[in-house]
Amino acid sequence: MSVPLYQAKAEMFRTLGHPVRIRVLELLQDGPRPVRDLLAEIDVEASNLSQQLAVLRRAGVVASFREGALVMYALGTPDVADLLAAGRRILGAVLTDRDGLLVELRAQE
Amino acid sequence: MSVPLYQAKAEMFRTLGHPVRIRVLELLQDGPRPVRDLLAEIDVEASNLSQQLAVLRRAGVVASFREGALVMYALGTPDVADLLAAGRRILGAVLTDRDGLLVELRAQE
DNA sequence: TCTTCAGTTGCGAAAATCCGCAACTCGCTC
DNA sequence: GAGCGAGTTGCGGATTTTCGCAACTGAAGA
Repeated sequence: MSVPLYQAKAEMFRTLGHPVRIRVLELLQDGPRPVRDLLAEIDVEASNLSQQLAVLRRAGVVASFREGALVMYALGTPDVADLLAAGRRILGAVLTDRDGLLVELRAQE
Repeated sequence: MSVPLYQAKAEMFRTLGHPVRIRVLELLQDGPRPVRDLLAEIDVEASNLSQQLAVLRRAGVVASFREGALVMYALGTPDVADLLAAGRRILGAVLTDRDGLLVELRAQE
């Protein structure tokens, strides 16, 4: 058995386990966006964002392509949105109320 | 904003981002189990398993309780199963066929 | 009580992540 | 073709994870 299945799953989840990467995915839910935009909304160094995008790209979670002078990013598959939604649901179930995050969560759903 | 929401989400995903922890959760999908059983099926040192269980416990993903001489573990919420299922789906979408994992995946669904 | 079995915790070393700085590549425009 | 704006890559250093060993706690039996 090459690369056990449960290890592949673990890598998939670990790929999402970073604040910047989560934000990127949430932004991409609304459709493709140029790095430019992501950078404007996320407040992180350009090189840092680029590295996080590379992680997502290597995992196949997002895809990138050029459009004129800009580089665009998009979700690799719409299923990603489902995963994020499932994550939100668990968070709701898990933090009964650790310091008010619940409110924010509800507002976003 | 205390602990931004996207950071909480990232931590949630990172919690699942470990082969042993994934296996534990998959085993717990079928109902509560004693550490004893998990240890028998996972092939990892007892202390290591205990540490991974602690990670899941701290995140609220699983809960533990004693039953006689044994310590039992169970999913903190059934929603966890949904998350795992969503992960499986993405994996299917993402690895078009990186070395045959797809077959295993299909068999398990 | 003294053991023993079931798990957990502490600790330290090895490995992996994270992140800023600097250098580089690639289109585009002048 | 020189310069520029948009991103990426390389490189360390700091931080975080991971994991085995050894010591410890707690319940149940002898």
